[in-house]
Amino acid sequence: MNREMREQLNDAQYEAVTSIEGPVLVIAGAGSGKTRVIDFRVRYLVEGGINPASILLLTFTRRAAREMISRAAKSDPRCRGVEGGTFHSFANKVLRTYSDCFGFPNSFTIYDEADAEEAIQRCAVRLGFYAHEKRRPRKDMLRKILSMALNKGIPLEDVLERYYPGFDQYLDEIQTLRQKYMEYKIASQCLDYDDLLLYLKILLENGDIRAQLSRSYQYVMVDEFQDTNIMQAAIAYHLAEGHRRILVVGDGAQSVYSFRGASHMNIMGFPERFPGCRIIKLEENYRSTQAILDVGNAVLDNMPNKYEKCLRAAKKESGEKPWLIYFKDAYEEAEWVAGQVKAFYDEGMELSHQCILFRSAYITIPLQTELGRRNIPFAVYGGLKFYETAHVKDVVAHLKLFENPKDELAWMRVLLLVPGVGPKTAETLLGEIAGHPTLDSIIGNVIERHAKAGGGCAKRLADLGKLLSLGQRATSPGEKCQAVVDYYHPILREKFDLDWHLRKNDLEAVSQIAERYASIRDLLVDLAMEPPERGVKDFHDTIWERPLILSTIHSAKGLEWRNVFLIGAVDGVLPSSYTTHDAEGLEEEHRLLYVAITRARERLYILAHHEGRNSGIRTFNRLSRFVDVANVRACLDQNHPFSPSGQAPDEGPGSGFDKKEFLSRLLDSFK
DNA sequence: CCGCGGAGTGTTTTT
DNA sequence: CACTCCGCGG
Repeated sequence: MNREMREQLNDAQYEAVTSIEGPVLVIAGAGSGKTRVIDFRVRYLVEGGINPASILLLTFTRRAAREMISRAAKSDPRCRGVEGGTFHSFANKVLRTYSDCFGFPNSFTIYDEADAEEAIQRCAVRLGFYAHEKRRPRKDMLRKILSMALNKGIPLEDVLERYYPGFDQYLDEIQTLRQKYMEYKIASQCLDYDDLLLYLKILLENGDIRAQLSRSYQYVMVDEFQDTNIMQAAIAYHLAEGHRRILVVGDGAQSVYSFRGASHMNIMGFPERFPGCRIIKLEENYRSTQAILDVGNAVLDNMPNKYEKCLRAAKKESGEKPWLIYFKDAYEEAEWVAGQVKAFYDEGMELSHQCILFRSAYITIPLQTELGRRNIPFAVYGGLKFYETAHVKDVVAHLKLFENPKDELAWMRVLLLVPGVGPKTAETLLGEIAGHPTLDSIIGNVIERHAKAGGGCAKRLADLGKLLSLGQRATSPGEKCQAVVDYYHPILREKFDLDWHLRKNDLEAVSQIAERYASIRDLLVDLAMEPPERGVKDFHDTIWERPLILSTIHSAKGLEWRNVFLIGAVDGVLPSSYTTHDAEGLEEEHRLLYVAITRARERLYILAHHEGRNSGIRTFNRLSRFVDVANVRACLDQNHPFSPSGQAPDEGPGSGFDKKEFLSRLLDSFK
């Protein structure tokens, strides 16, 4: 390592960068230079003559992987060749190569959550699950149950007992459903998100394949290890089992994905799994001012589970005390935030150096309106994805058929869009479709045959046949996509008579995006696993370039900004009212607040609004219980000169009253 | 058998 | 308030 690099690392970081032979566990507190460690380590390996393609960097988002690889590539272009991405995208890649092993063609398609729910619903209905009583777990619940059992690696029985008491009477039926759903996906040649991990894990349990893959990936690194689940850990362990060249980085205090089966036990268990591993702690914080860290430390102190405190500011100035401000309602809050962001901008701070954080996307609606009104460009990270909107899914369903004509769900969606075709006709057609191996034979023998037979939907079915056969032959993904969008146009107008032109823009965007891809397959994979963020608004009439980021705390993981505004620091939002009934869930919300605080480099604002609205009913919010604690308050400046009209939230009728909590207490009282 | 309209229900975080 | 489910009319 050259001297210049060495000087940019402290001793612990240096050790993490250069320990390349054995297993390494890096405990990296917030802002402790973890990204730098990975960046430098990649460079160190590549400069030491290691083949970049034999380095595997598994991160939480592909954005994070890209970021680290491109940093490393800046000083050494060979680093571009490093293999990096999420567990899911890595699994996708491997499974396409090895698809023969599990009897799939490499053209399989991927279900998103809504697809999975739909498929589960279809299976459940076929099994007669809803035949007798209607009030039974719904599709979303069923999917969550199946997913949790897999991701936590526990039997269904335990999931029902622990998380869904009351549903345990359905254990046998849900077990049958799980089997049926698995078979359904095999027949459709589709994998859901969980399958990507599951199939890869099973593949790796085979000695030969494990040996091949771990020969390909000689150096394994896993970022955000506290947010991996049992399946992901198993995959990483399998890959590294032979050579033991694995480095994992994590911080238990930042574990916020247990709803997805993540377990910080992976960190605790690592030293047992790899005896003799080196444990390195990065304790110096290079990101935030001491004043901000004080708040973070206070929050950490209040958690029932004690994490090792590793927040020591390396910065010399202690910085401005973070503010705690109450507003009357969400509109006043939004107005103030927008004004404040603009004021900082006018003083020379770029919009992209400021960020608005929140627990859930829906609370940003007033702010989005306000930013729009002031012509401040912004991009929203998290919340409803572009890809999940009905019209985009409609178009994508057609594209899926080009790739995988066995995807029954895609057929269903496509057929139901044809005017005159309803559930019954669609089912009949599906039955016939299943007997044909290729898209051409389906078009010829099913679609066109039915179109010729006449009936109300004949013409539209013929149109569909034409689209599918011509679209299939279109050369580029862009052309294919455009063909679908054109075909879909009249349907769009009928289906969304109010706002079809708005949605049309989205579809044009999909076509544009499609042009950048080499194949429909690549496009579909990216749409499912790295969906483009919902369109950054078009603001050509402004002078601003890089937009202000509005992000969920979850999506902000690993990122930092000079100014951070945490909005909606209110009970019921953070912590979310869904979690307030169990200690585990509450603690995760607590860590979420910690993550939000530690994103800030220079200034932090914790904002709350007094009046809320919950499904039209006016509620009175109380300050987040995690902030409303003496030691946290002591670190905050509560006398803001802007003096908004909001009163202290612990006054007023009905403050601290949580409708949901009340109802759950009411229900509990019957037990 | 399709599709429309009314009633009712439930509202997080992500690959 | 948006989405889903159910029942009725064409």
